[in-house]
Amino acid sequence: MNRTAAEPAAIALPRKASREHRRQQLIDATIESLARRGYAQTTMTDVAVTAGVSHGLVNFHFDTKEKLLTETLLYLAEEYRDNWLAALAAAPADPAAQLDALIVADFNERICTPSKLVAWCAFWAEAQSRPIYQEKCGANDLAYIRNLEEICARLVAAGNYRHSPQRVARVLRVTAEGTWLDLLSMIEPYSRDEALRTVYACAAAFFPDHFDEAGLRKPSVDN
Amino acid sequence: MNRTAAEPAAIALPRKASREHRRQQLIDATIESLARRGYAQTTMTDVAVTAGVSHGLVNFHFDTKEKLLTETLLYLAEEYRDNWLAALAAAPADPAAQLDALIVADFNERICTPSKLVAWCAFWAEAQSRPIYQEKCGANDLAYIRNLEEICARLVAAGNYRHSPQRVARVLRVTAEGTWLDLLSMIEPYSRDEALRTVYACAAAFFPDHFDEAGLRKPSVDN
Amino acid sequence: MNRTAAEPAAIALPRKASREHRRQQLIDATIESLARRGYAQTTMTDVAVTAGVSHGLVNFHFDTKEKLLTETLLYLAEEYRDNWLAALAAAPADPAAQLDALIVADFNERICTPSKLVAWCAFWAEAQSRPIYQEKCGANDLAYIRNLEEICARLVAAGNYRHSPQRVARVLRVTAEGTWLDLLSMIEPYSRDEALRTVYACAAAFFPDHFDEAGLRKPSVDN
Amino acid sequence: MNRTAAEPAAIALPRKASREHRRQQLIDATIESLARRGYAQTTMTDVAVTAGVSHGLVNFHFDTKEKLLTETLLYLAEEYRDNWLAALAAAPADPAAQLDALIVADFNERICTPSKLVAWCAFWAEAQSRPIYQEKCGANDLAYIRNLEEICARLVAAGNYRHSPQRVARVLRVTAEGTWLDLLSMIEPYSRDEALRTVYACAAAFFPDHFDEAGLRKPSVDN
DNA sequence: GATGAATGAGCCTTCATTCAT
DNA sequence: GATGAATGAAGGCTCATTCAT
Repeated sequence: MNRTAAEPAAIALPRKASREHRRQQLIDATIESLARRGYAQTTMTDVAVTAGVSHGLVNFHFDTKEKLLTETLLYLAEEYRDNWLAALAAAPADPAAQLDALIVADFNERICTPSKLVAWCAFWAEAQSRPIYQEKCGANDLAYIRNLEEICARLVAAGNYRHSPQRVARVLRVTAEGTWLDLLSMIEPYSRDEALRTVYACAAAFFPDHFDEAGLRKPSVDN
Repeated sequence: MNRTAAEPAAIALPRKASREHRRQQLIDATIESLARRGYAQTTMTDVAVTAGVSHGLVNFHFDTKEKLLTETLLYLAEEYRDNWLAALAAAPADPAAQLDALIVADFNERICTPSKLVAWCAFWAEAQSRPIYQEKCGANDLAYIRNLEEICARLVAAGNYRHSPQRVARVLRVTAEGTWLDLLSMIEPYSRDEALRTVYACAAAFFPDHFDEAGLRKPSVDN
Repeated sequence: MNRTAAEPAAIALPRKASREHRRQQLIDATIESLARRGYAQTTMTDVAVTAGVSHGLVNFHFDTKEKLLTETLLYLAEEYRDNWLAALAAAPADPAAQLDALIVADFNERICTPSKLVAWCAFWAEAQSRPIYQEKCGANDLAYIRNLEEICARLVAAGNYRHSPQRVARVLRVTAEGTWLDLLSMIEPYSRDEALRTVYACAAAFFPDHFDEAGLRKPSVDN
Repeated sequence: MNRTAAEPAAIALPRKASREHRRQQLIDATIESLARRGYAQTTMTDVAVTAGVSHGLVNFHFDTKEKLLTETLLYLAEEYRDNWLAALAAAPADPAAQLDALIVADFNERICTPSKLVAWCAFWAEAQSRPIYQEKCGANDLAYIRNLEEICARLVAAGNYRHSPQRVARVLRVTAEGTWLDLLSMIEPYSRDEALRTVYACAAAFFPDHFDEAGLRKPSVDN
């Protein structure tokens, strides 16, 4: 097994940690398998082989396939939420910087990997995972939307723009989502950097005083 | 949809027409099943039952499940292309009207149905359908992008805007795509009309002289 | 029925003859399909395609697959019996000439074709065809054996050989059968002529006064 | 193959040994099913039921039906070869004894069972199994033929016979094969003993100094 | 904890058979 | 006579799940 970084400490890790490590390993393998073979073709054996363990072990840790998939979806959702929450927390308080932080967060190299994009798409497409997602993560998304709308409202107010904050927020959000989709359906996908500039172009169109295609305008005056 | 030639005779459909009719019926049932149960859970029996025929007949007309799904994807792609081509052809020649036509076409009531949106998403997510799609429909999408870029370039030139036409085109495109995705992942999806206004808001941000959130500005200056 | 002689008269043939012609055509196609794809893989559609007719027609003429296969087996059996009966009738009355006639008959170019050899073997191997064969053709085979034994008895008596006629008859018979099998399982099958010489070698071993490896000795003295 | 190390412990067969045991059990069941129902009617479920296991297990061990049948054919071929090789090795060096050993080996009670005869015939008849057999076992058969020819050549030389060794060898070989076929197509099949005497009769016809219908002559002159 | 043999439900597919035209 | 759409039983195969070791 060459998943090595954690290995040296392996001995000292009590059972509980080892258990979490195994679970994460299997969730990672699930994401990879979803990306490589699609939802329909992802089998327990696949996941086990990808993770380099015996196929019985997957059931030992997740009981059923459904639970494995649900846990994987929740992991992605949680990672996504933690990511933008941390980005917001780390950014300055002014709305432009906060919006910038949200945009950049979406194209973070830990979040925006080809495998994870495909995995997300697989879950969106699968009828049975939508209600689960809504139930467990609907609140997250709502919080995200409220945050974004609030930020947009402050920017609109600050800049004397005439847009509806809700609608601007939605345009920015779907632009990011649509760009994700674009990244995985293009024959020759562009870079994360180019993706980022695409969303910035949208932000710049709405808030030309605060953004241009390169991102947040440096001599940001207001707030 | 150009499956109309035989319609006048409607009552006495001969075998040949009946054959095409059956195939279309089965493709429709496939889209419905994809939407209702997802890609992974869509079975041949499902499709057959939805279409109200025996499962053997599906194989009689499509040989394998894979071919049925491929034909369904191609049908959606063809319908989509025919839709925007027709919209462009019917619109006045000025770029704003052409852009308006493209935007409206995407939220056409024949194209933008819940079932078809989910079906598209299912195909995007499915690893094995992507290469097929690229091979058979990549050219369509490229043509769409070229058209949109050309229209944006003319608008940018006409309005003394400073945007990069390629990037504006991409923002508009991914906004429409992202809105589609939004329509199917929201708990309480908004109306097609609201979706349309969202994309118009984006167009208005880039081309305020030609668009507002209600759509194409009536007292269109140029042309 | 030799499929070519009848063609010119085709028009004049009443329905009855046409019917027989079709049936024979389908039986021929069945033999070919058995040889090409094996018993297990021979389908009604196969037979129809081989015969160049629609697949519904096979059922029209033979009702069920089982009947088609049975009729094919009976056809082969009848053709085989007619062949050796005719050979015996055409041969001189002395036992050596009669034995010679039987041997030659087995490697007749109409009987001993690759397709028919495989078809025979397919029927032998198929559990369900054995009882049918026994019931309908057991008598033929018994008659063949009795004839052969009688001929051998006369040759043994005439030549002062000390063999058991029954056993000689069986050796000659299984040698011919084994040679058939050999013809179809060899990588590079030998010619019908070489096959014939093999059986003659066996006959010569038992009846050196009457046979050599080239066949019946010409200056045959006795009878 | 290291499946032997564990043998001493026989009672507590570890997993590895159990695996081989299962495979053999399933191959035996396949032979039985081929004999009972024929190639075309042999189903995976049949084999599983015969072996007393679930049908899923057959696929677990052999992946596909095709592989199961191929492995079965190879097993029969290997068993057949091992049988005559062992017989030759155990027999005295003189050619008559060697020929006797080969003949007896063919009617060995482990090789010449009704089930196995039918199974062989099923494979001969099946178009798709012939190339597989040729590829994997053609060399075995060639070795058998070469051995037999060599033995016949030595007998011919020793006894001043005038036969062609190749042809004698072939007659003896097809006589044995034909007798096998006879054993399974006769209404009232004769005993293995009577089958043996039939082949001895053939050997006696060619080599009267060494064989009679009872087998190898005891006062063997040469060697 | 971990493995892998074993089970059985369910799916895709084939194909004999029927039947309207 | 002939065609080909339509049916449905049955088979091969996959795979989630269980369980003895």
